[in-house]
Amino acid sequence: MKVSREQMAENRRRILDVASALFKEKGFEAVSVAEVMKAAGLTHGGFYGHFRSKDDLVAQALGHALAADSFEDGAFSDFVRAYLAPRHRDNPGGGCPTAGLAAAIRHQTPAAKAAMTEGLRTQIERIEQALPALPVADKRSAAIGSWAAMVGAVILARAVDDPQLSDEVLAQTRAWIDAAVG
Amino acid sequence: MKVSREQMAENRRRILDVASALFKEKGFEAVSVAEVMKAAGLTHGGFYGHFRSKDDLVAQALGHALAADSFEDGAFSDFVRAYLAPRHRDNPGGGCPTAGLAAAIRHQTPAAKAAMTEGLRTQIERIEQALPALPVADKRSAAIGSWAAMVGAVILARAVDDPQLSDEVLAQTRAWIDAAVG
DNA sequence: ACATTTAGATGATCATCATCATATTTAAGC
DNA sequence: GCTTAAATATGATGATGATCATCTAAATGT
Repeated sequence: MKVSREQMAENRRRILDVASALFKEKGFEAVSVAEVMKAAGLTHGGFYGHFRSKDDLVAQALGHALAADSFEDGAFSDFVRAYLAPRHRDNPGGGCPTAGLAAAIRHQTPAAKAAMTEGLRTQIERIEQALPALPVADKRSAAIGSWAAMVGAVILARAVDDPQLSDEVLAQTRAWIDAAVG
Repeated sequence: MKVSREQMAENRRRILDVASALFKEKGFEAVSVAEVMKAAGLTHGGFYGHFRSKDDLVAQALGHALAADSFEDGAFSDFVRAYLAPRHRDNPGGGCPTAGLAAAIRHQTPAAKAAMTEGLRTQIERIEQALPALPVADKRSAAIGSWAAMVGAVILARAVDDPQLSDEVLAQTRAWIDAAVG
């Protein structure tokens, strides 16, 4: 049954929303096309009317997620606090696509890699701007270094089965960044 | 055809070696049991004589890789230099299992998570010991923060398709750690 | 209103595995 | 040496999942 243009556009948007959440939550491989469509309230058949392939969906969902993902231009330290929080660690599906998916990009298509590259570039620029006044040369290093630490910390915190150690990874990384960036 | 006890033990060791390299290189899901066995010079049939399941192999290969992985107790800065080097970034199969696999642990069995937890604990301790003299409280924070940054940087550097940006992520993260830890 | 597209539904198909059953060979224990 | 148990090899089995073919009904343009 055909639906209106807007309905179709909304369906497409919902597929991308749902897909990026599922991918972040369970990983690219563990999510089937049928599962995505079902979560979007549709059946698997219509999928190839929207996307050329699952790889195509992966690349587009990643771009979608990275575009949506931005921190409000508040203080950098607030962003760090929220990012390195148990709430974020415990909510991969609703959380940062970089923390959830960056490591899996290696096994994806060039289009997906391009989306991640673009997302990383943007994020580094955002952090540079949010950073307190620093010598320009140090600013870039601080932006890249602290972003790497944040992403790494969330990945490690999620990989560990001891809640105490997991909390500590988040808290100590925050302390480490605060000490360096103020 | 039956083989000697030692031969069997060596086969098992080879399976674990080969499996951890393949897992690091291609990810857990993308490597089949048959592929591991073939790379170890065997056929798929004997697999279940060595391991209860593929999940069991995953957990044991991870423990194997994390146990083998240690940096010589040289200067911390040398370790950082080698870790954040293009050579390491470009060799996931032979590289650090944490950088290669930590993000995928979330989707694995409790046994695999336990192995990663143990590995992280050990690695943090190692870094604490290798760290230049620092106030004790700052030492732990520096060990955790710099390890998170190293792991995150390698993951990001591998996720990106622009060699220039990738190199910069490694170099700037190194500069950032050097500045903080000396 | 009517004809024509076309979004989405239903139901194959085909490949890829993990795992299991069975056969074969040979090391180990007597 | 002979017997027996065990390590691998060979060859199913069954499930899952990406993709495709076809059908249906509603939207769009006239």
